[in-house]
Amino acid sequence: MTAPVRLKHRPEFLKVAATRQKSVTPGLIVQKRVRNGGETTETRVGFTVSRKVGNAVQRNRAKRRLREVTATVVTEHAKMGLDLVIIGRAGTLKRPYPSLLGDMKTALKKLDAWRD
RNA sequence: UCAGACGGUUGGAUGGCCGCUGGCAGUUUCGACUGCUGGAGGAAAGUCCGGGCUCCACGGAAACACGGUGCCGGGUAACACCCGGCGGGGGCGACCCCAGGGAAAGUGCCACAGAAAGCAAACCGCCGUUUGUUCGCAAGCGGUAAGGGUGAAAGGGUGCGGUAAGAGCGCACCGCGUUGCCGGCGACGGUGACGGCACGGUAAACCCCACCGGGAGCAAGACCGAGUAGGGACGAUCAGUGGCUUCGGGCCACAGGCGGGUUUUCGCGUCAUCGUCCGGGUGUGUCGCACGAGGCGUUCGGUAACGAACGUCCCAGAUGAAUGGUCAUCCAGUGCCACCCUUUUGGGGGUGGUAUGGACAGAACCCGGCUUACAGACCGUCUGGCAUC
Repeated sequence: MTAPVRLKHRPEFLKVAATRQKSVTPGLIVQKRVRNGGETTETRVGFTVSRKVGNAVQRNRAKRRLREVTATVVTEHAKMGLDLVIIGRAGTLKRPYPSLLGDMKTALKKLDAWRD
């Protein structure tokens, strides 16, 4: 289990959001964009946790939980060649960890990003 | 033992599984991998002061403007901070609080109420006198400021004497002012004499006085790279004076322009000047960047803040931003239920079960402070009350 390549720049995030393909679950929101590179390149992931979630401590904690969930689920079960943006919600902090894993799996399946 | 004051410490623990990042060592197919080791706070926060550091080429003096500070002495690199005092206010007390220079340099303001708000004045009164009188009193004139009333504040306060009634009119004490002496480095304190009291408040109103202060900030700034940076094009104006000269407008001097908020001056740097237009790396990496006014300990000096000497340690360094995620158990805490004990019986305590559940909060160049947030636990010193000996 290694962490996927990260999205780091604002234009990349905007491109993903522009596709309007997203899936909402109680613990998190996932946005998807199919990259022009094709099926062979690695899937990249970015995180967004806004100030609505809480102060700096709570935002960092939400981001860490999302990172952990992504490392286990996305690396194993996401299709290749995608850009994904994981958005934290207020529920990200309180939701039990197994449910959060389930949320991620559900979101990927809804977006047709799942592979076994 | 109860109530309280002040100061300090701490800010869940252990284990399993899986991770992130700095350093060192080794291996390497230069992608990385393995081992060892370090890895958030007392406020990392607010960004309110003071510095270091960096750039603006910018050093000294004076004046003005602007901003800040404001009892005294000390500490400090510095401060608006800290320590010790002084003065004033609060508390039985331990202690706590204070924007605490100048109101006889000048100007302004003092709402409402009140007769009157800064220069003395007199609404109801009080007293004397004249006139009238229905003998209750009324009006005029004069003397007062004790009493009433208004107000945040009404021209010293209390008491005695005094008087027609009163009044610093006289006296005593207190306050105030001037002044002498004594104590203290000083703020100031003590005490004596004189003055019958003049000088209301407000300077978080202008102002005056003393002292301090250039600006911007690590997105500072530097390096690398594809590519020159005092860049290029066009237009206008001006290319001054003197000297030297190898006759190239080359060199030197003077003048001039530009250069911290302004001016003057000394010094320094720089060089045609002005206007318009064009082009130029929102790039990643490296450095800055963590050995510092550094932490800890001992001794010495000091009431203390703090300082000195010696010893010892190396202690986060990310950049869409690491320092963790998850599970289990335990320890505090809290709610509910059951049982028991106690009696300040509306309370207090214990045992068991069950549920819940970790305060405020995340380094971003670095230090010294201030301010604000903070569940709970623990320690020390002191004060007042009760009980006991």
